[in-house]
Amino acid sequence: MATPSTAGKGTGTTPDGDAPVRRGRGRRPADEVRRDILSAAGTLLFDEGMTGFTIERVATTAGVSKMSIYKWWPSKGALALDGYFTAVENTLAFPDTGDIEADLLNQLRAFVHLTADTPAGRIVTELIGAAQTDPDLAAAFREHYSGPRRRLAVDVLQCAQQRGQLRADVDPRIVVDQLWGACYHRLLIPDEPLTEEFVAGLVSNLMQGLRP
Amino acid sequence: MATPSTAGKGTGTTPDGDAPVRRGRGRRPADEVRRDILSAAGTLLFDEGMTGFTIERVATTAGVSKMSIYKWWPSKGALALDGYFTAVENTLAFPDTGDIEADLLNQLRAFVHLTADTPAGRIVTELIGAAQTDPDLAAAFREHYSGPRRRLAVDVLQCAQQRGQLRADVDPRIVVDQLWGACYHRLLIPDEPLTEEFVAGLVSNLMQGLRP
Amino acid sequence: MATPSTAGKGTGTTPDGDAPVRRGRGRRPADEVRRDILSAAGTLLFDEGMTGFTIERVATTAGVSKMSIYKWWPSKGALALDGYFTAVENTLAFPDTGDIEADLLNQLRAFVHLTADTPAGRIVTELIGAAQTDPDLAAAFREHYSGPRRRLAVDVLQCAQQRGQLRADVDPRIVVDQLWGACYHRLLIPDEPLTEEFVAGLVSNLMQGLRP
Amino acid sequence: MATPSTAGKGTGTTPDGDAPVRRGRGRRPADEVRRDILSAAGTLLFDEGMTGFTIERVATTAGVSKMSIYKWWPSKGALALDGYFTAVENTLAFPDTGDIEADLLNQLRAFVHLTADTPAGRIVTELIGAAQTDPDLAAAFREHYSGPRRRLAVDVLQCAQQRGQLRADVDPRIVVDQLWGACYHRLLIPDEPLTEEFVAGLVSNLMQGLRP
DNA sequence: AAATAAACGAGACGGTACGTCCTGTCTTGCT
DNA sequence: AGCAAGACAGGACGTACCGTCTCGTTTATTT
Repeated sequence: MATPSTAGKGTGTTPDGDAPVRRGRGRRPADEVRRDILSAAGTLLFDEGMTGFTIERVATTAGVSKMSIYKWWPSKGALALDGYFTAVENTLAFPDTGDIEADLLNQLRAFVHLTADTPAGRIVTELIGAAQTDPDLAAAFREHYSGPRRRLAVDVLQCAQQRGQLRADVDPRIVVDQLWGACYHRLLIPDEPLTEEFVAGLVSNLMQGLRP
Repeated sequence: MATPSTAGKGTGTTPDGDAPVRRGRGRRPADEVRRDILSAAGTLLFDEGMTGFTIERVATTAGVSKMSIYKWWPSKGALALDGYFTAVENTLAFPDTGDIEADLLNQLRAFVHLTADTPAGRIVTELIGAAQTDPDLAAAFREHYSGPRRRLAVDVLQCAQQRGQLRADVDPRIVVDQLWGACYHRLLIPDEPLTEEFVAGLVSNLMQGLRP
Repeated sequence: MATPSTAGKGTGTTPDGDAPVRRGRGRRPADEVRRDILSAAGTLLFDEGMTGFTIERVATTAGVSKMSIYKWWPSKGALALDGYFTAVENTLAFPDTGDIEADLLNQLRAFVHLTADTPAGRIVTELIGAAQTDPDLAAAFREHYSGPRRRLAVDVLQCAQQRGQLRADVDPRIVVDQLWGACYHRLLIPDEPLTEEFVAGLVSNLMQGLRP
Repeated sequence: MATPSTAGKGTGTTPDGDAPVRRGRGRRPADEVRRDILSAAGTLLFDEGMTGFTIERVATTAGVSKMSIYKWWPSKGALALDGYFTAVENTLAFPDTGDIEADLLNQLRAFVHLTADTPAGRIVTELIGAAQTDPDLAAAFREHYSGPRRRLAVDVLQCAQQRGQLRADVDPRIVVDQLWGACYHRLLIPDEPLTEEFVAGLVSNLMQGLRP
């Protein structure tokens, strides 16, 4: 299952018949190797989190040399992030129905669901945690994870702004921090739980303001 | 400066005149040991961050056995947090002048200053980062750092609420996430900078709402 | 037998009864560790020669950390030499019967026997080989192997010289090279075999001279 | 084609101007490749000895693929030996003047000079050392180095024997071990130095015998 | 005051992972 | 067709910490 493609190639020596897999030690197609690494990285990450996530173990379970990993990833955090993207289906959609309040609520509720019902939430917090001391992971995270998501939300907010649903002098980038930033806050420093009521309150507070 | 106290004690095993410190190996007062450990931990934490922060190095620079550290701290994260508290003067004040908007702004501006002009901001993000995979640190952080701070802010908000400066149906705990959580978001995932304009926008957005 | 001492302590978790050996990870008596290392090194050396002799494998089979080996031995060659001494009974006797020619012949025949009928000969050549690029091994070899053996032979030759059995102007150190050095030559560069006839010829040539 | 200058001494710095060596990847004349390899091997061997002598480094400095090396040499030792022969002018002469004692002394003195004043001695000991665990090197060494040299010496000794200068029942092969073998002994296991006095003693001891 | 118990520094211990290097095999792309 | 270039799996290297444990010393407490 790990390497179905090798069957087609044949590895040269013997079609099979007896030897188990017996991969030769020479060069392999680069993206076959990448695929094996990322698959192993994703599995290991979701099975054990960042604690048990080790370049050595990824190499072993992927049937890959450590060198091949160090060639392509600058740090174990960067590899873990790529493994995360491989493991999860990375939809990244933010539908704009015209009702900004409903759209925000839907999107935030989906986020709550993701963190509550899947291991993805814990993994992401561990990745953010590791990024604090791993500049390569931090850069990759901003470029491939947080950046695009932030941009998507900002776009939707700007559309709503142009439709006149939001005050013109509001900076949408700040709004993003007051919605998703608040959620990440509760994920990373769980003094309080991240619930549907919470995100409903987030939107309510922001939309109508706090003043009586 | 880091550990001037050792001079006073001296322990005087050998008058020497040559050897550097050379303390005897026998039992020492418990809190003298604790003090040395915390002092070394704080210094090391601020000098090198969590990357170079190692129980082994703390023990060496403190002139202390590793065992003495393991006796009192469950993990290196927990030790680092205590070292942080030792190194910074932990004022933790939230004056309530009666003008909630001005008070929030002041407090948030102080936070911005702290992260911009002192190493404390980076240290805290690294502690939060380490807490994602260190349950002992996470617990200690919530109990001694984030919990008290959150409580203080919630209290001030509740007072304002009782004074009628905030809507009665607003949950102050959520407001905290929309102010400080937004700030931590920008610290931990620096897609956007944490500035005075940003915190001004936070308060403005929340107080008057986003609707036109 | 290997760890009788652990019984007294109890290892904490389980009194015994079930767990196999379950050595704790803490400090062990230094010479117990040394003994395990040397035993494993000797066995590995005689089983596989210098080719398969690896610090990693010695550590694994000895149940010892690599650090413990690096602490005490400066190079893998030096460890191999100590392993050799542990594995072989290091008699090192050179009886002086008064008949120098017979004594030399006996000693050289024993050497031939050693190299022909035991693996010791091959091991020694590999050690000498490794010593060419391992200064630590070279020093240890001279100090603990070749030096003492050379001294012993020189002493016997000097005694014979004082008894008048050898010319007075002969340097016994050179004679040693012309007997044992010749043997090592055939061991290390086996163009010709090392046999009893050979060592007989060595003694004969030297004692009566080549001139007709 | 880009570097026809390699014919001279070695690739060196390349006058080129910018790119380091950067030859095209296409096919090249086989013995041009061999020449580059041997030149690089010899240089590397004399610069760093067997310790730094690596197939990888030879390939890199020769601007040659590793494959081309593995095609022609069975082991790095065998390559090193060929590199040695390329680097040194391999005279291999043993003039027979009719005075066997003088001839032996001259030849041995030349050997002493070679080991004392040139790096060749050290290199040869390292090659002999490596040969202890490298059968391909051992075979090549016997065939191309020690064998011919031994044969040459044996021939000269046999001539002297036929002239009646040596006892008829002496085996010249053994004499070789008692002269050159003794020298290699002092090279490989330097308990005692290899000097002119030493080789004079070798010849003297052997020719006139040890008995008073 | 002497004997005992507790805690200490020092640091070795078994382990795990690190990041680098080299081996010998194998693929790709240029010439 | 044959090479350079170099990626590949494997495995050893020597280092750094981890958390555990032993050793001999020194202080505090009990007798």
